[in-house]
Amino acid sequence: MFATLANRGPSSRPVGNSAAAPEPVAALRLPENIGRNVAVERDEVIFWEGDQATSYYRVVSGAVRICKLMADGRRQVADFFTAGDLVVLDLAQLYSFTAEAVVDSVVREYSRSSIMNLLTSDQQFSRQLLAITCRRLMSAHHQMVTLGRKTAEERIATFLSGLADRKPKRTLPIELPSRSDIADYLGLTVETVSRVLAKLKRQGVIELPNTHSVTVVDPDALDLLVEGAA
Amino acid sequence: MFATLANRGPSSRPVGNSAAAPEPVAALRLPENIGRNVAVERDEVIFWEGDQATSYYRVVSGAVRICKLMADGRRQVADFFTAGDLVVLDLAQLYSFTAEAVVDSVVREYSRSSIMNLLTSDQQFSRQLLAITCRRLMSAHHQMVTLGRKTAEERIATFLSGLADRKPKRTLPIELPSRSDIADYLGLTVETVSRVLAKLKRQGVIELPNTHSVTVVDPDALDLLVEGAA
DNA sequence: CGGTCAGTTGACTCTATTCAATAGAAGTGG
DNA sequence: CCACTTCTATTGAATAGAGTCAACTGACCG
Repeated sequence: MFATLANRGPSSRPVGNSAAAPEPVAALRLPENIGRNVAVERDEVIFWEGDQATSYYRVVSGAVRICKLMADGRRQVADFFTAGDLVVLDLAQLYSFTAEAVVDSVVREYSRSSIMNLLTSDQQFSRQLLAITCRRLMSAHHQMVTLGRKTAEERIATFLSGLADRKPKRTLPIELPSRSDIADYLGLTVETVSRVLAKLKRQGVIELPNTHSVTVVDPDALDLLVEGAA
Repeated sequence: MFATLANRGPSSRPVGNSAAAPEPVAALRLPENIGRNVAVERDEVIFWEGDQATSYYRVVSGAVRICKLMADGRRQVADFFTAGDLVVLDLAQLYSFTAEAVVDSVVREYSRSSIMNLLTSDQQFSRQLLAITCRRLMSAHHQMVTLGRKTAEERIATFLSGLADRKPKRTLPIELPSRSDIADYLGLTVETVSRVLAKLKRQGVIELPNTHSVTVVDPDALDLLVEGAA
């Protein structure tokens, strides 16, 4: 009646780490003639969870965080977006999260309808958007491991390692968001973030030239901590 | 130089809960003539994280979980799929997670190329897949709040409440996966899951006719626990 | 009926949180 | 440019919530 799964052996099965296959996604192409640039200040809300999703946004410069709030104020930062990223993760009628500027930023605002039109008229765009959304979903799954199964030290190491990967060289200085953004992204408190960073510094894994930047002194040591080298 | 954000007041700003806007997504339509059915036993692996992504699967009957493993065996269940769901969350060359049957199930296997062909030839399919992927991403963000910011009791309540929502009536009996699947989905241990379920039972919120089913006796009480009514 | 596996319960431990005090940055205005 | 305020980050001590380890119970299966 039914076939059985061909036992093509799990040839490799590289458990762990694997932030994601490298495969870089081409930058999303959008027509130049639509949208308008909007300047937003640090911590300014771009849109609120639950509001009508009338516009979508692309980060031109700076950075944007998306977050969810609980009734009593607990906050979870779901993702960060930087220059080039399109904040369309959800095509529903209402925004499913709040978007805020991490630093003074410029975003390009597109009407919902212009994006929807592109989606039907431009195959290229539509495929790219799917690829990008899949990519975001993969990284969301990755983040679930961090939130659900990692210790504080492993979370911080994972976070720093991920930021370092975006640099051409892993030991280049990294810009950090505020301690509370880091904490709310990693499911920790600011105190714990502070303590773990201090510890990593003491161990000679990182340096903290100032509170908003890190340099990874020992990338190999950092990578060991990502999955726990207690 | 730049426009400012129109201060269309955050009219509502319904903080918290909001699993997701209701907006039901139409079931994904796929041609009948492609793919082949495959029977898989409970706990059988359908594909491994890291293997070449040669096929995609749709759940015909039963249930499938996708999970990620850490090197030392820690496991995070990222999502569950049930009848009708397509397990294509990621169009990369390699699977980014392991898929396993939760119970004896039937899945329909599609070659990667047949899905890719549909993606270019069938606008309808491609839009639907985007919508579904966005939906999954929304629920991933929702899960991040659970994993990053909720207590054990809140996690269990959130989980049960979500399952109850899928039923036509919230007090209908619910099928549960194993304690360890629940634990690995919620970032807890089996012991904690067991203890919290026992507590909810003692409080008269739920009943446990047997280990693999729950009935929600008091849905309102359960909903209060979702965001913490300590 | 015995054996295995899943789930439950208890006692203890430990990690991260909480609360509190201090130190340091950054911004404001004279 | 410096005093003053405010906000952010750090550090310490005590606490609590979930984890660990271990023993026990009950289902299921040959």
